[in-house]
Amino acid sequence: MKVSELARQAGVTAETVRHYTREGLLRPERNPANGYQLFDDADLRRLRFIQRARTLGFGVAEIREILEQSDHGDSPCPLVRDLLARRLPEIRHRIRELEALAGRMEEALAAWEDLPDGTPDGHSLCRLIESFPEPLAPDARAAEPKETSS
Amino acid sequence: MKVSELARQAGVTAETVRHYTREGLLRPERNPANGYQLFDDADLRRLRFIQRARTLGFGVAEIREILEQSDHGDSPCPLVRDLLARRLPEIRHRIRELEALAGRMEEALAAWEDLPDGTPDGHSLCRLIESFPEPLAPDARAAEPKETSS
DNA sequence: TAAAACCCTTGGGTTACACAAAGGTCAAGA
DNA sequence: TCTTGACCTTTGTGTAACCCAAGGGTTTTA
Repeated sequence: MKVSELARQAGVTAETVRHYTREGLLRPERNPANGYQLFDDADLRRLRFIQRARTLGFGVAEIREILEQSDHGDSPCPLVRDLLARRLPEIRHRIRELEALAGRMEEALAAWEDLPDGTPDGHSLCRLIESFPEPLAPDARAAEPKETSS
Repeated sequence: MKVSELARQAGVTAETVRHYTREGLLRPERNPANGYQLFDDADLRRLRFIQRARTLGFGVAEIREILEQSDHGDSPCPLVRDLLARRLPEIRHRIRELEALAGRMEEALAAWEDLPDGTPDGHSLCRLIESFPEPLAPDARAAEPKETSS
């Protein structure tokens, strides 16, 4: 099958398929007559594996590693497990960040909801943002603020 | 103050400050003698606002809009509220995605944990990944699979 | 047979910075 | 005074995972 057909069956765009091919995750044959890429069912399964690995949080480079090791006859499992174990805490951390973010957003929206739209002092309202906790500055607050040093 | 000093007080890198400046979020004066950028306390407050807005999920382009409107004397609040309201569901969605991701990762790790490292058929173990639910393909499954058309 | 539909490659755009290079400037010590 | 070393400047490149447009062949279909 050709690019678009493979893409359709996997539910991705043809561009994505070409991208994976460029990145070496897929190695289609070529029709020598016209240079078209020719994929088979093994490629479709491979592409579906790639999709699942992507939803598991693997990057393209990592997936290439996994596939190469697998193609090479070695079991990629220890590699996969390591990657998984290393990525998981990062994901958990990212989730907490986003939850905090969503919380702050809701906080802000709730504060505004009580007020009419074009409230008198709109300017002061946006101080709400300014009143949010400062993103912790690793070492900035360590030194005493020597402000107005212009 | 100069770039590094401002950066230090806000807890970001000098590169970040230059980046914001390039993007028009900060407009420092210039020392005509040597071309150095000169920031004052207003810039520091502005930078801190930018940081908070970033933690609220705003992009640099959006913050520029907000600041420009504000500089222009208009209240950016309706804009801010709209942006917030539009972004929030996306964040929530992203959180759900990541939680599902983390869940799948833990599932996989747990399945492996019960097994010694270099288990007999490592290859079949990685079928775990293959057994994960297919990422839903928008319209792919709509048409009947016309496989083996190589 | 001609248009529609697909294929190819190349190159640029996206986000929010990080980093390196090449060169000017400045404070301080020898 | 000269020389470090620290800091400043701009410009250009890289990152991740694609998307999109252009320019130009090919295949399919009416």
